[in-house]
Parts: sequence; C-alpha cells; structure tokens
Amino acid sequence: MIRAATLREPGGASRGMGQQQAYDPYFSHWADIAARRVVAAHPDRRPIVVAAGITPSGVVHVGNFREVMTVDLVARALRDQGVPIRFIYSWDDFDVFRKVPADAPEQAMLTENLRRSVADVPDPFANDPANPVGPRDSYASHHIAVFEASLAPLGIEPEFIRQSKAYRAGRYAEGIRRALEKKDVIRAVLDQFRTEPLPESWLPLAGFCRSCGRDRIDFGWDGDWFVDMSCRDCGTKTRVDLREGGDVKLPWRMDWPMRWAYEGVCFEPGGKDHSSAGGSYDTAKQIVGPVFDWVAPEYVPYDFVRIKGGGGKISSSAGGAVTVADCLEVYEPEMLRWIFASQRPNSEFQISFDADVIKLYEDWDRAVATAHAADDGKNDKKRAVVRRTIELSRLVPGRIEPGSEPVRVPSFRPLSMTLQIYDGDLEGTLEHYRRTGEVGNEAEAERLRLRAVRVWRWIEQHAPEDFRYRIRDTPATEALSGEPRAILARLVAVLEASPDCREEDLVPHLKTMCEGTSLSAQDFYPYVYELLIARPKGPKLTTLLSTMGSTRALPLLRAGLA
RNA sequence: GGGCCCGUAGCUCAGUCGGUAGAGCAGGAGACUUUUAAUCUCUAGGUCCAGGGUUCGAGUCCCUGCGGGCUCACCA
Repeated sequence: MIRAATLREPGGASRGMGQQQAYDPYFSHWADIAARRVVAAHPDRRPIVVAAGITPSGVVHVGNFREVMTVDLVARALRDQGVPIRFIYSWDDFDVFRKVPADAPEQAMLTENLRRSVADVPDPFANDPANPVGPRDSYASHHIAVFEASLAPLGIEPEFIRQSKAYRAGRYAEGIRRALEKKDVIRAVLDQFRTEPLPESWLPLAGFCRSCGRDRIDFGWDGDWFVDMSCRDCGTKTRVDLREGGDVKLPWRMDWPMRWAYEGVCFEPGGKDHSSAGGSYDTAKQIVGPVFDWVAPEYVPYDFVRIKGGGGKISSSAGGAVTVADCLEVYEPEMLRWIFASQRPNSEFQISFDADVIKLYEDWDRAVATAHAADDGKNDKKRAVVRRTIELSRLVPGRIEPGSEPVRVPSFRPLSMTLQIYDGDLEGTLEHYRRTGEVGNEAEAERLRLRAVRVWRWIEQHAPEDFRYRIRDTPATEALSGEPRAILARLVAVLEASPDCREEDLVPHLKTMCEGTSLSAQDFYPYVYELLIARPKGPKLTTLLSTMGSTRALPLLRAGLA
C-alpha cells in the first residue's frame, strides 16, 4: 500500500486500523491540509479525481482562474504526498448565452444568437486580426482556446472535457434518466430554499431546440429513455433518445452532482456564489447521494479576485475583464502561482497593475530567498511555510534544499531603470548585466529575460508617470546660459576626455563639478536631466551617463552649449 | 431571512494541527550621500472589536453581541 493511503486526520479514520500516521509538519500549506482531508475521505480510491469547472460564457478571467489554481495546488499536494491523481477540467460550454459582452465584436450577430448554447454561437473573433488563437468553431471554443493557452506556461495540464460534446454523445444518459426517476427527491431538496416551490409538472431538464437552437423548451418524458421537446419560439417538436444523446441536459444544480458521480470526483472547489447555505454546492451535496449514489467531493470555497483600482468584482459580461494572459504580461509565471498559493482560498485579494507591482516583486524575491535559506533553529517553522508555498508555486515540482542558492536575478526597481536607459533593448540590457557581473551564466541570463520583458511591459503600459522616462531622440533646442552653462561645459569636457568613463570614475567629477559657482549639484541636476530625458528628475546621474555611454550622451549634452 | 468572511501597530495586512503578538509602509535616531517610494543600521508603537466559555495556556477553538463586506433565496 502506498504511503499516502495510510495518511489520516489525527484521531480520524485511522482508529482501530493499526498505528496512527504521524502528522508531517512538512506538508504545512492549506493545499496539503485539503489533500489530507481528501485522502481521509477516500482512503481506497485511486487515482483520486480532482476537478475544476468553468462556463466559457465570456472571457475566462483571472477570477475564474482561481478555481483552476486551487485544484492544481491540491493536485500538486496530493502528488507530493504520494497519491496518484486525475485532474479533470469540465468546460460547461452547454450553457445558455444570456448576455452580449459590452466589449465583444459583432454585437448584432451575438444579439441574434442570445438564448442559444455558447457552443453553437459563432466565433465573433473569427475575423479579428488581433485574435491570438485564430478562428474557432464557436464563441465558446474561442474563449476556451484563449484560456487553455494561458494555462500551459503555468505548468497546469488538466484533462479537458467539453460538456456540449459529452451530452450530445449521450454519455450522461444514465445520469439524466436517474434524475428524471428521482425528480421528486430533487424537487424536495430545491424547494427547501426556493421562494416559490417548483410546479408539480416540473422535470429536471434543460436543452436547446434542434431547429432554432434556443432554450425555451417544454419537456415531456415517456418514463423510459425518450424525452420530448417542444420549442416555444419556433414550435418545433423533437423526440430525443437519451442513449443516443442530443440537445438535452440537466440544469446546473443537478448537472453538477451528476458529473461528480460520473467521474467519481473526490475534490472540487467552488466560488463563494456556490458556497452559501442553499447554494448550488449545498443542494448538490443533498442530491448526489439519493439520486446518483455518490458522495459530495471535499470542498474548498474560494473568494473573488479583484483588480486593484478596478472597483468591484471582475465580470466577464461587463467587459474589461482581466485574463491570466494579462497577468502574465506583468508577472512571472511562478510569481503568479505564488500570488494565489500564498493567499488562503476563502479570502479575497487584489491583483495590482499599479506601483504595487514593485512591492510584490520585492516580496516575491524575499520569499524565494527565505525558502532557500538554511535553517537556523530560530524561525524554522515560519521558514518551512514560506518554503512549502514557494515549492507549490514552482512550475516543476520538487523540494527546495535548505541552504541552496536560487538563480540570481536583478530586483525590479534597478532593472526597470536599466531597461529604460537601454530603451527596452533586452539584449543590450543583458550585456550590461554581464559586464557588471550580475549575470554570470546562461541560467541567469534566461532568468533575467523572463523578468525583463515583464518589467518593460509594466513600464510601458502601467507604470505611474513618475516612474517613466525616455532618452531624447533629438537634442534639446534651448541652450543654457550663465553658471549652468559653465558647469555643463565642465561635464562635457570630462566625458570628451574619457569617453569610456566608468561609473566609479564619474562620481568624483560630479562632486566637484559645481565648485566655484553658487549652485549645488542638486541645483544643477535638473538641467542635465532636461537635456538627456526632457524631465526635471531621473535615475542616478552617474549610472545614467555611464550606462548610456558618451556616444549617446554627448550630442544631447552639447545641445545645451549651442 | 439563511450562510460565509473580515474586525490585530497611524495605514495595508500576516499570524496554516492552541504554546512568549509580526512584516511592509508611515514616524523617530544614526550612517551614507546616490535625485523615480534611494540604501543600510537601530528604535518606538497594539485592551489582537466587546463580553462569556473550554484549556495548564486562546489573536487562534466554542457561544453571544456590535460594526463592515459578500453571497444564496431566478439562472448558471
């Protein structure tokens, strides 16, 4: 028997079954604790099935991503504890298209397709040249493709299942029939929480008209395998043999527990909208046993993700949703995992694109350093938690050896400065770090590239104005006069005399530059910044000058002497 | 109406099987001087919302109350 199978909650299922497995403090993360709960609830079932599910009824945003990330962390924790798993991801693309997103193209076409299945609505992005995934066979397929593509860089590789295909293939025939047979049980569960009870004639069915594709249908059931559908819109009548499949499905509150049973799901999280008393998890939990003969999976409710400054929850229908791909523009993949891994699931948090990004990068670097630090007997417990969180955040599973060295990478703030001096030129920036010795091998070079492209995108797209500068393309047109002009002449002379001047050599010159005048260096700096970057302030001048080089600096400075 | 979450330093928050209250920023002192929210060292600062309970021991677990937020009760 594998080791993990004997893990139990202390004092729990292991009673009377021989020695009790000791609590292993190494598995200290919330995902580890959830994993132990799952193993305790399903001691004999292997592999353990963990599941995520999302409706692609619009842009799949970073809030939806929390669902997948939560499952991935628990999946990773289970594997680390030696448990074989199967990670399934159900695309609920047999859902009704209810609302046209405000920012979607082809508004008229989409409006025409309301009330059809999102798997049958045409792809409005098919002719969009900026569409990264190319034309797809439906609205749902487009959003699915975009999201699946963004998961790959994060090391998340579930087995994807499309509900539209599963239902249409008749795979859930048995499930639908059981729901029909036990419809009174289901109705009783749902009626506990409804303001108005379901009518006596209610059937646990939903679906789409074969002719017009819309979902306003009256259903009948022959008590066996046949369902009759009558479309209220176009009047088409259809008879479906459940065993062959068709455009018939179970409504969400029955669909969920049916799929738990079908796949043998042992763990699945849910958003807070599913997690209240009377919410869909609550009713599904009551339905799954009597109707589908399975137990509710171990559950973790997760809260929403907010976007800093966005005000309110992310909505895919309101437009302007922030996607995982958007986050990966600014955050390193492991860092994005870490942002989710370091938050308890049931707490809300924000993803920032403003100046908080800097602090987050600094926190991340510090956490990585802490994770790699050797234990010293003082803060080992805290360090262990940080270390475990970083392990779960890494793309490749594996333990971090205390006292090992992480791959070096420049911190965000100085890197942003250097990048701006090089005008975003990645290879030039890399060369600079090679010269300074901060990049010494190919691994460090790769590490720098990963970060530098994101820092640069942040500078270009999100950074506060104070943080940005750009070296002038064309020299200033107004020359200086008086004392500033005299000091500038000295500076120009220094650079002309030693064009390859290193930063350390430049420092004394800048200190003595203003001697004999009424100005201090602080008074003079703004003139230089104006000539170089057309702003009154900028990065440390010695760094700026030595990094950009005399060849580039001198023409700009001489403009002040014209 | 039901359920969940939050209430900890001036601010934002961490505190993961209960074991001497923590970080970042802001503040104060010093060093350095280098100007994007520079860096380093040191320092101050809390009735952990209130009340009760369990415990040798509670920020942590249980109950009650107050304040704030979210969610379900139509669909998914």
